[in-house]
Amino acid sequence: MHHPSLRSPITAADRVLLEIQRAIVEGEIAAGSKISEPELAKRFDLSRAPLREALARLERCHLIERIPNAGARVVKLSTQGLLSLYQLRETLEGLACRLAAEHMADSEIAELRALLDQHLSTQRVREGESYYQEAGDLDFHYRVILGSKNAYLINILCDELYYLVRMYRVQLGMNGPRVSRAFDEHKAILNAIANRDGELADLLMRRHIAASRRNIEKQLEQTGT
Amino acid sequence: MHHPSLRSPITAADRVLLEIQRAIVEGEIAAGSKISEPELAKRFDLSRAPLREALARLERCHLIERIPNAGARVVKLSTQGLLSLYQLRETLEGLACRLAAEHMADSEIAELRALLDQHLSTQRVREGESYYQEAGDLDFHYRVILGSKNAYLINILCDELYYLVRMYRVQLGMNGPRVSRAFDEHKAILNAIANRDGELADLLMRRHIAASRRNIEKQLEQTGT
DNA sequence: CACAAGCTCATTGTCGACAATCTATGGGGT
DNA sequence: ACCCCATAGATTGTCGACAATGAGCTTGTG
Repeated sequence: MHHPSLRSPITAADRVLLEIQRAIVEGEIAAGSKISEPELAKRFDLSRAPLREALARLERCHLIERIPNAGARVVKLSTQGLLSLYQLRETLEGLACRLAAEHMADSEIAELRALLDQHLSTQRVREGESYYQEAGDLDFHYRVILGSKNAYLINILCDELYYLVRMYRVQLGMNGPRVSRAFDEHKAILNAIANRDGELADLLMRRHIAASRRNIEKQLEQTGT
Repeated sequence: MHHPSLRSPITAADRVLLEIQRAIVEGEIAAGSKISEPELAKRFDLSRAPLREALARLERCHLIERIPNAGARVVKLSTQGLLSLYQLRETLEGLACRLAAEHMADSEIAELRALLDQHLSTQRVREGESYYQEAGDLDFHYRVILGSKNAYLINILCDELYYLVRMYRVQLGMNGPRVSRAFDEHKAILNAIANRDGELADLLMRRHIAASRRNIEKQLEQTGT
């Protein structure tokens, strides 16, 4: 999954999974719409067997909801869902931070610092673009999570909640002025991890995510329910 | 899943899933052993299609690990895995407790109190049996988790980690003298929830699970690696 | 005219067979 | 004797078709 070495062979189900994931996250397949197996099978030109495998994994990452003998629907975004999701993220990524402060190798911390420096320059060049929020922010969080070295935690955050977070961000059109502040917060978190201060890293990450949640909630109010 | 109303139609994949889950949790299918699709299909007298559906869900609750084109293996229990699992549980069930203190209805709290009273009498009757640990303890935790009213949290704890926790307990032969102490801890947690003291409920639940973890770790040392 | 029952049809669940890939055994080379 | 490679077997991935179940419409009735 997230481990590059494992899961080397790429199957047809894998390919169509990535395609559909992208389509749902970016709203190409509308939120709340019904998923038709025969239609998708025709669209991607394959049998229903690998398609169903892909649907099972989509359900796993909460992008669709299936009801036996009745079919699957793309999830609907809601304020309630957003709140629940970020409640979880605050706690889980806080834990990840604390564990990362304990378990990350010095070399990994150095790489993470290099990543932030790179983001800084990139961000300055393309000020105002959503690049940072899209890839950079998630990449930072991604690495911290991997640094926790807890397989279950990694699986939940990177494989099961990650795509849903992206879906909320993308479909609510995240960009805005939080970019530079988020960068400073990342830097503070990294320093706490480098100082092996797990408690502080935990606290800072929770605040960081809480701030991100308030930012998205604001967008959600403006857009409508 | 956990919501009784939804998922009413029971399919063949559901049945075989429950069977295999039980077999793995109870060690009837040995930990670390290879899963053969043709063999299981013959054993349960059905096609490989519903069987693969069941395997996908088994992977979801971490009872098996699949590698493309190579097959599936039952997970191996390990001290590392136990530690990771309980680290997560401490944090997640702590959160669940805090949310339960905020969101549980008075009626639900009353039912939970009744459940504990019932456990007390049952425990006295069959002193020393593993009933309490098996069903009672998990039932208490189960209700608190549902009381959090956070769908993602409920899904992770009840559908994805629940069976693995049971597997560790069963295969390490949990019974022992922790039963009565665990009961008192449950009572304290319930009181905190009833007082709407989320912070205390969180703390007590974390301690409760930490104590449970140490108890299991002790068993694991005695048994061998 | 509103509502319920029955039917038609589409969709999902399941099946058996074929193709692609991996594992294991045996032969050849150094 | 050891190691590498090729071949044989078995297992997984994929396919198309059939059976079972749910959804929507038509029809009949109060």
